[in-house]
Amino acid sequence: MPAISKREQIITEALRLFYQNGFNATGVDRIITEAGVSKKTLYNHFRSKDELVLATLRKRDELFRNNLMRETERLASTPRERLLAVFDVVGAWFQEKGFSGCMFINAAAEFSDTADPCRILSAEHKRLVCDYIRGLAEQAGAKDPDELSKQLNLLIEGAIVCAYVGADEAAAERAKSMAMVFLSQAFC
Amino acid sequence: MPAISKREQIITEALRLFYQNGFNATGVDRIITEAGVSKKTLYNHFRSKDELVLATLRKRDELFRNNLMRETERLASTPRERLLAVFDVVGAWFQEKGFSGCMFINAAAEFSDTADPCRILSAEHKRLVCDYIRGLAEQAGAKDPDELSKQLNLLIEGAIVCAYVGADEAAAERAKSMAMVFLSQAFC
DNA sequence: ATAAAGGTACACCGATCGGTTTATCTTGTC
DNA sequence: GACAAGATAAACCGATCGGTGTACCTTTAT
Repeated sequence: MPAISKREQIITEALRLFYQNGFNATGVDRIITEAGVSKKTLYNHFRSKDELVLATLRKRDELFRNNLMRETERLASTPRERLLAVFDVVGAWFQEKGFSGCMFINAAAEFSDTADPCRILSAEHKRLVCDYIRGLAEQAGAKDPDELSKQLNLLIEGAIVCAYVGADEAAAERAKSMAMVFLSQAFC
Repeated sequence: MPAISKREQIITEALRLFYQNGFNATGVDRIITEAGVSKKTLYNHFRSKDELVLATLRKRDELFRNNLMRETERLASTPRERLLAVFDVVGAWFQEKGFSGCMFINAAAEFSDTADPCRILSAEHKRLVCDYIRGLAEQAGAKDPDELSKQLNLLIEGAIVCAYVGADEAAAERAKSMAMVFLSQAFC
């Protein structure tokens, strides 16, 4: 049993390639070459490319939300401050070298069938991020934590699109200042 | 010369297919079959599939913004009311049968190279929509029309993602009520 | 020592990809 | 009636797609 399993190697490399170059544009031959495994090994761990795509999206969800929570809690100590710190975390994400937008928005763009497992997982990811924010809003004692979390979530999505498609460097900062308005609203 | 040129037939059908099923997932064979033209004819009008993709995006930008402006101006008569009516127009768009998100966000998801003509055109489209809103803000006499337009634009992008990826039916309505806050702010 | 598990390399499969070629047919215009 | 323009269907191209089969090689547990 190797230190990192073949399965993890494949997922890690597929994640990078799918995120950077898209799902349909990335062939399995490219994945096995860059992961340094044989095709047989890939199909030994995953029934099909579709299943591999799903596995990478699950991994991405895990990594993304863990990082979001860790960084948010590192940057601020009170729940209310953390509701704003979220925007600093996504702002730092936008500045990352390989930033290619939100992988789940990208997945929704490529998999047009609403019933596709990838689409269901993407919607689930968005729900989980929103859930985290709602948790912070509850801890902060917001009047309507559910509504506040949905408002802040909408601002985050907007910032992602403005930053990625519109190449707007100020998107995260703008979303943050917009969030302040709803934050002060939510605490009278 | 036919009533509708072959070129327009191809663009119309390609637009539908690219929007519904994605760019990489739609082959030229499918396009010519559904457009009812020969492959020779397609390549007589377009040098490559890439060029056809660009032509469909240009068409989409034209159709989308024309519809946005027409409907916005139909729904409200004063510039300030129109700044809000924009959200009703996008809300109606979300309800359309074939709604598949924003074609330019989808294009940005599939074409990862920032220098790709499709990416440049997508950024341009977003800029032009924002420009229209800024024009309304100027007419309405907003204090800072540029900032207001960027705020409202961010809300629109957020609503699109929440509606498409998150399947949030209330996204447009929420974005509209959020917009009201910044509108009242912009007029002291 | 050996057998099972899991790895590798590589040939191979039919289907589809974007794109070209050829040969034929229709359609105005002069 | 002749001719050029532009259309058609269909064969064809090499490359790549997702996925399988075969034969060999390591590792590890019994």
